[in-house]
Amino acid sequence: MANLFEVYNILKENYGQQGWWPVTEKGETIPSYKLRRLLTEKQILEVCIGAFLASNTSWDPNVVSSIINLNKENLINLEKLKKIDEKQLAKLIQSSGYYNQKASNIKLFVKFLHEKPISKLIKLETLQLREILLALKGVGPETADSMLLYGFYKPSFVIDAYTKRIFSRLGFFNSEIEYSDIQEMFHYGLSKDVQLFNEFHALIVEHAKRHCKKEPDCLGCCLREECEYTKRF
DNA sequence: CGCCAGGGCCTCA
DNA sequence: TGAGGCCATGGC
Repeated sequence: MANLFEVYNILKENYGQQGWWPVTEKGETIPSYKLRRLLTEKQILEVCIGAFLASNTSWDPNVVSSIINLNKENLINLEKLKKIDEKQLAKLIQSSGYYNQKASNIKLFVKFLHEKPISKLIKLETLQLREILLALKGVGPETADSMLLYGFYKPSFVIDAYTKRIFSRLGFFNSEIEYSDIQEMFHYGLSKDVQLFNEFHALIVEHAKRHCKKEPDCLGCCLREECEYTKRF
């Protein structure tokens, strides 16, 4: 069986650079690898809001449409988010689903940022910041890690249903494994490199969508040779 | 029409 | 701590 880095290289060879996280500025999306600097506070805020919106929801078009709505109203802004009525916010993010919960969670998040501004949060150690984010309503491990990695540029590997599916099929672990155990495996198996974590997770999502679906489409899968699951076919 | 998507919270045992 | 119900949209 291949090791993690070999899997990464195979995926990268096949799908190319992904350039997550899309940060929309005036309706455009900017691949983060082109920025070559830390995100601005506004961009970090947008990534965090996107992380709330993305939970159990299709990024495209559900979340994208919501973020465009927010940008149109110049709502990626703490003061404006603080002022906007929760019901109004819910309407703007309706396309993301669970909009009442998400609007409430985002409002609480904005309130939280008023006490602990992004400029201070970004200076914290990864694990310390992770604990703080996890204490927020609506922020579970995946959402926290998405914010850490794609917003704050902290090396915290994002584990999602796709990661669990792909790597259990490859034979790295069985599908009952916990989030923290999977993450530990990635943290020990790879160098703690933000750009590597960023690309790897994005490649995992791409691969899951193209081939490693719930009902796997193994024809043309670049990991066919490495995969235990494929052998059943 | 049912299933799925870049989950997480709450409740109950 | 684990299972189950709930939140809700849009694409296929």
